[in-house]
Amino acid sequence: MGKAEENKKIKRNSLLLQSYKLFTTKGISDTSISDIVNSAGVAKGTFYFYFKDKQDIIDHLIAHKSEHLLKTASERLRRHENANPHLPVEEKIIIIADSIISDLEKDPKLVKFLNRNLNFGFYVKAYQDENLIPGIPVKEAYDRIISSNGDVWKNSELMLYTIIELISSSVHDIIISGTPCSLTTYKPYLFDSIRAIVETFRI
Amino acid sequence: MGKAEENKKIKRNSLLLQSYKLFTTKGISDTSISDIVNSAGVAKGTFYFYFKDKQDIIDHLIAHKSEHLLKTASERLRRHENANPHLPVEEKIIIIADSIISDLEKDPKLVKFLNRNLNFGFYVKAYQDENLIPGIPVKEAYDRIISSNGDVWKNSELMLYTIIELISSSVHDIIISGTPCSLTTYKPYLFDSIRAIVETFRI
Amino acid sequence: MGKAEENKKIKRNSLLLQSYKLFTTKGISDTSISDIVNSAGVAKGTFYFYFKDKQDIIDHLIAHKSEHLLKTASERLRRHENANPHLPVEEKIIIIADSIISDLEKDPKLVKFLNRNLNFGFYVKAYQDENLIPGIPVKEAYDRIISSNGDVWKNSELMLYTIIELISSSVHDIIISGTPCSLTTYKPYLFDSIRAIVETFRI
Amino acid sequence: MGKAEENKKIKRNSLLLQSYKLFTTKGISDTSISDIVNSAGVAKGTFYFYFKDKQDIIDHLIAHKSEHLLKTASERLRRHENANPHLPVEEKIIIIADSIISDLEKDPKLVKFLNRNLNFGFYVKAYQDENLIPGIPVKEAYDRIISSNGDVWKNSELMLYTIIELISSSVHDIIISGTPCSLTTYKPYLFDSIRAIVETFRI
DNA sequence: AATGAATGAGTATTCATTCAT
DNA sequence: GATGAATGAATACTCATTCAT
Repeated sequence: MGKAEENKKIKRNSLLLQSYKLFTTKGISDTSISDIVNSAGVAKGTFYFYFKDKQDIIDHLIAHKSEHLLKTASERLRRHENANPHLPVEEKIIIIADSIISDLEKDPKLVKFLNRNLNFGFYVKAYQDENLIPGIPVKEAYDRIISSNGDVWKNSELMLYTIIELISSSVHDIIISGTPCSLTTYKPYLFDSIRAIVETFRI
Repeated sequence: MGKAEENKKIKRNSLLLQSYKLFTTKGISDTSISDIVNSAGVAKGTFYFYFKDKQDIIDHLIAHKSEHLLKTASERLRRHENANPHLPVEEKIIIIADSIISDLEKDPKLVKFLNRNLNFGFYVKAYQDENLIPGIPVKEAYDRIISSNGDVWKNSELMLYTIIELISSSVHDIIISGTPCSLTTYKPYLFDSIRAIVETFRI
Repeated sequence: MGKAEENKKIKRNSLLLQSYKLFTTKGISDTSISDIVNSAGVAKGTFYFYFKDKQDIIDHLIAHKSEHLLKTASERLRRHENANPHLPVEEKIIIIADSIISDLEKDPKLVKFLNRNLNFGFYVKAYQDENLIPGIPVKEAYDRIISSNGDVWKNSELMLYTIIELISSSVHDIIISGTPCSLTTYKPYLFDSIRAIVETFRI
Repeated sequence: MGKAEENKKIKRNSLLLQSYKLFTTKGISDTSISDIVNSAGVAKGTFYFYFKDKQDIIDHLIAHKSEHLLKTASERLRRHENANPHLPVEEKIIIIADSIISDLEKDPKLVKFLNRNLNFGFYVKAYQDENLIPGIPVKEAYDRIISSNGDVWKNSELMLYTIIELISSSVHDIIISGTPCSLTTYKPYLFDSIRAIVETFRI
């Protein structure tokens, strides 16, 4: 990488880092492009050289943050699978969910930022577009999980949809509002519900 | 009602009606107070005479629209109960869900407007505050439904939370994005999931 | 006084009382006519029946408050004169100044309200117009004081002007800002300055 | 200075000049930011690029105008001191006062604009903050003047306070209202009063 | 004498975006 | 690649005043 190209990376990364800081502390709509370039120490025009507009930098941040969550979850699942080669599908799903939920619980600012963006729609994009989250073949991973034990499903896509919608919605509201109970209290009920949902989709 | 008071109602209703039209066609943030008063044919100050600010008129619209959905659902449940006095709890819940979902399906603009406002948080407010939705004693209704057949529950509040979060999130995304399938296709899976969730909460 | 006329007085007095409360707590420009009529418990139109506009009610309040300050000062001077029939002119002036300053010191809100209105311009109006402050013949009182001991003056009007401007300006700033010292500390210097000024005007 | 930087100065100066013109003809509160940018021939946003808000441009104008008054007064005093090395303190003070008063008399609009801002509070700020009025070390100048002849004072700060309050208040009212006499008529009395005040503070 | 609904002109301020340098 | 001065449309909200009842 040449020195110029390196410098370019530095400015871009500074914009990403500072905008994330501002979005999570002041809120997205209360953060202006001016705020971002001031924090990043670059000129206004520079922002528009690297990103189309505010939504563009937001999309990049979402992809980047989600990638991290999924990679961690994926690694944790692999470790569980190594220790226990015959995990039922529902337990694998719960391991992934638990990984993501635990990471989010430690970082409420990230929850607030991802807001409602971390829903099924996002996974569909990731599912279809292998380049959205580089290095994470979401489709293959999911297909591998649900067919690992020779199970057959009524509608595996709608099963995933149902589970993701339930998790994303309930966990988001609990972390953001703190009601109707703590995440620790809710988790057993949530995981039991997931197991029950998986069961209804099994043929 | 005197002529003045009648006139007053007319202006207020005109503001509510026109703002709803604009919110659902142009979007909330793309609708300015100026747009609203122009459509309603009143002066700017008049808006602020009847409503505190933009959020205030939005809140009134949400409450009004939700009230209608719940009233209709409540009536439909009553008719079912009359025809079949021994309905299981899960079927009662599904009747209510089905009523609301069907109404929303006919009115995607309403879904878009209610956005994520029609979630558990809203029902909690309605649950606690009898005056939020006048004439709908949400708490009593829910308590009556879940205890109607002598059932006992692990945690009835978290059961309601889980069901509402699942329904609101999945139905919202399907109606808004049309993916991953139609509401008609999804309903059976959704209702089976609800039945399974209720079962996990039964002692 | 008939019952109707009594009622009229009540509303008017309520407007005066509440507007003074609001002016001194929220500040004049931050107090709207709406605030006043809400506090007074009357309709907006009623305000405009009793007062021309905001400035009109402010003028009435200034006159009323000043009248009280001057009446008290006048009575105190009379008591001193009774006890000591041969008071020099400068001491009489200082007695009046001290009375007003002491009253103002106890009521900083009044100082803030009177702001810069309690200056020479106001006394000139009172001096010329016997009806501005009913019952206080300012001109006669001043003429009586300065000629009481057979003194003759270079220019008695400019003497009064100089003294009033010095007192009103310095006392206002000290009470409002608390700088450069307390009123107690400043008084001896102020009174010595007044004595010195009077001396320069004596022929 | 580059062309861009020059252009920048031009816009800023245009805003300062035009806002001063408008403030002194229409009054401060009757001059809107729109008025200012229209007169200056720049866009609205440009105003907020150079100044924080209306008060900010007012503060800049006050500092700028005061600086000019003080610089002129300072130069005149120096000339007098050169001609007469043993001027008494009171005469030095009167020379400064006379300089400022004469300048203000020629420019009643400036008096109206400076309003009550040119009082002791302002000089205290300038006294403490050497950067408020660049190039005018107010504190040093005053200290030099009052100690030049080996005089000792009861309280030199309160002496300055008393004199400034008297001058600013009386001169302001005469220039603005024209009463109770002309400035020419008043000056001898004012200067005699100042001399008398200085005398009372001398130990 | 009193009401209070209705007015609408008016104001400060923000901010994404551009483009000449 | 980078700058940052300049833009100007857009917006929410206020409030003194009126007048039909």
